[in-house]
Amino acid sequence: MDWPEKVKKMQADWIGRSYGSEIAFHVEGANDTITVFTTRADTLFGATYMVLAPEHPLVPRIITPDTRAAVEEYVERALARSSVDRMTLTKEKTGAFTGGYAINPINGRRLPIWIADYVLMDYGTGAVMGVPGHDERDFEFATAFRLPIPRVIAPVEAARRDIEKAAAMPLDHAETDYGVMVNSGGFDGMTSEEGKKAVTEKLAKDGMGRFTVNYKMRDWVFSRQRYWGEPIPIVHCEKCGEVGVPEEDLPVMLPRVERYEPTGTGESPLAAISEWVNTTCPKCGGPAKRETNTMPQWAGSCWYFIRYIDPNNGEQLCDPAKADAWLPVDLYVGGIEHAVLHLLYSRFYVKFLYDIGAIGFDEPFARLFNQGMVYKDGAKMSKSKGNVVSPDEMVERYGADSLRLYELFMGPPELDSEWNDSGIEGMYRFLNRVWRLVNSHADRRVSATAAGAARRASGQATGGADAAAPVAPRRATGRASAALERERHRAAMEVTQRLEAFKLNTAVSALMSYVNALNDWVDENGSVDTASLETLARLLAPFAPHIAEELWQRLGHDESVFVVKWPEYDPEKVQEDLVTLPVQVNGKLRGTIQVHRGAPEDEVLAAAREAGTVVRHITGKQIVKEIYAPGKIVNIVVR
RNA sequence: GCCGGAGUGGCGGAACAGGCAGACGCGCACGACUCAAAAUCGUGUACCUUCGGGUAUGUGGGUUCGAUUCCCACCUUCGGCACCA
Repeated sequence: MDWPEKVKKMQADWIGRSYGSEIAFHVEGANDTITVFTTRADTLFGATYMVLAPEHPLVPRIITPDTRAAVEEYVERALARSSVDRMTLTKEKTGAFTGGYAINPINGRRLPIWIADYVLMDYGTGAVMGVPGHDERDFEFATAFRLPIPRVIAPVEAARRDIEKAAAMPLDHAETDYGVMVNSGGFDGMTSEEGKKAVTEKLAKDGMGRFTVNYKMRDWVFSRQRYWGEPIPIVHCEKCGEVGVPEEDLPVMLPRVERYEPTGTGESPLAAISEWVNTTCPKCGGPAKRETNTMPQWAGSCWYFIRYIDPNNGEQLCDPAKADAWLPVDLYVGGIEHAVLHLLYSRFYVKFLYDIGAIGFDEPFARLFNQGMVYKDGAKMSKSKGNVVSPDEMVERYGADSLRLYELFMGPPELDSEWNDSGIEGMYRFLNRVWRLVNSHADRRVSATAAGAARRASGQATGGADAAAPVAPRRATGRASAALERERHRAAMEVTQRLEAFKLNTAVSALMSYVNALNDWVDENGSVDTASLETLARLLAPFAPHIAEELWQRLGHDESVFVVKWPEYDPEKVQEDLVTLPVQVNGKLRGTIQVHRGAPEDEVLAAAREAGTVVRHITGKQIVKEIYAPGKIVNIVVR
């Protein structure tokens, strides 16, 4: 997938796959077991306590009469704090002792069971083993509540020198790096990697542990209480409960209604449409009600593009032949804000559809391009900040082409940029220049070699003010029109390359340079050939479609500029015979020389020694080295 | 704290693969046209200078004949994630 690394990483983090072990701890004096997830089974000997999330289901069964009040108060307070508060409030560790104990399955040690809100119910098992010596959070917790902090991992180097001494080294912070196991019974001397495996395997033999994989993915409510969304195909039957709508009755369609309004009861507007809601149970045929919640917007945004290529197919999702021709999407341009929701879930949908054989590809978008955001006054545009630029006003004043061109010209598309009102003025002026240039030469049917000669034939011009363009009577020579042809090839080359490289701002500047060159040409020669103008219209078309189409017609074409071929270019024709080379002395510019392409090195160097103020800077000095980078530069090193 | 992007004139930005820093545009100044203005067109526009030149791409080093570009360390700033065991 040709996607930005950043997006791939954000998705990987969002999924949060984590390889580790599940370890079971018996609760002392009960039949209960607390299971924890850990990526560091090698630190199991260092566990000095257990922590459950406040909402963990075992909490009420573990508390003892004398801890009940304190624990219940803590749970209440923790649950009252919303998840938002939990993040913004200080990370100071809080907790309460339940009064219960668990047994460490590897060494039989008694571990006090605490509850604390730094353990999250919806990740892993909602319970952790506290290993303060080798986990920062556990270290903070153990420090706050004066729990023991033993060392069970020693740094590799220290262990190699003297493992006894390394095992006895005190800990003043959590050492989270991998190392060598110490104070761990028969496992001493193993590396962390070996230990994770060995400890888990030992536990597995006793039925107390296993390898497992955990994900950060969480549940996400898929339903919305509104009319506008795909109905969820479930029927609620009094007798049978929730029953899926049979496949032959799919899809469930929204009812056509004049209006839909909130019910005021907190239910979806669909709940008030009785002829739709009331149905029969597909299983028992008795009275039943349809599910009235609908799907969120992103349910459809995940796969709509598959349907777009074959929207009227009544038999299947889409015709496989059409899918082969069109999909997956070649290029997807969108904002980074969709990195983990829309773009990730779209991938899930497509992988599912691939797995059930509905489509033949398993990634939706081959290439992803994230465009930046446009800021105004240093902030995202928003109504509440009052810094919104209305596109309608801009279109009204300058036209859609000017607005579009300015948005492209503002800066590299992948970066954020700052809106500047006067910037669009420049684009408007540019388009006006293009308009005048083409219109004052459009109906002259001038060929490149006869540009000057044909000028006189242009008696009747396009009408209006444009007709009065000043024309200097001079003849264009054959050599000069070769220069014009070069400009044309250069423009086609630069616009094409920059367009393909997505450097749209520089593609626009290449267009401007081309127009400047054509205007200069007109100033000197009085006219310009039709091919040059046609190239301009075609190159301009993707950037300023309206004006380009109009100009194309004025250049005498009946078909649209969008159906004609994109201008081709010959890189050879862009090359100039005479190139200007900078000449440096000790890396400092001292002059320039004009040389023929492919001139022999000694000739170039000889010319270089004469150029500009080079002479002054090399006389009386010893030339140590002369560097000639053909087509680029000459550098004379003196001492 | 971790991860990622960005620092270049008054402003937005350009510079292919290490080769004339500032393309293109905005702004500004002056000029042409005009009774005047607008529009348009032209010229100029990094900084300092004893007019020889010198200094400049966030800062400090390094590599190189030559660095905006490559390497090391740092500063600023904008995003994203944030107790994930």
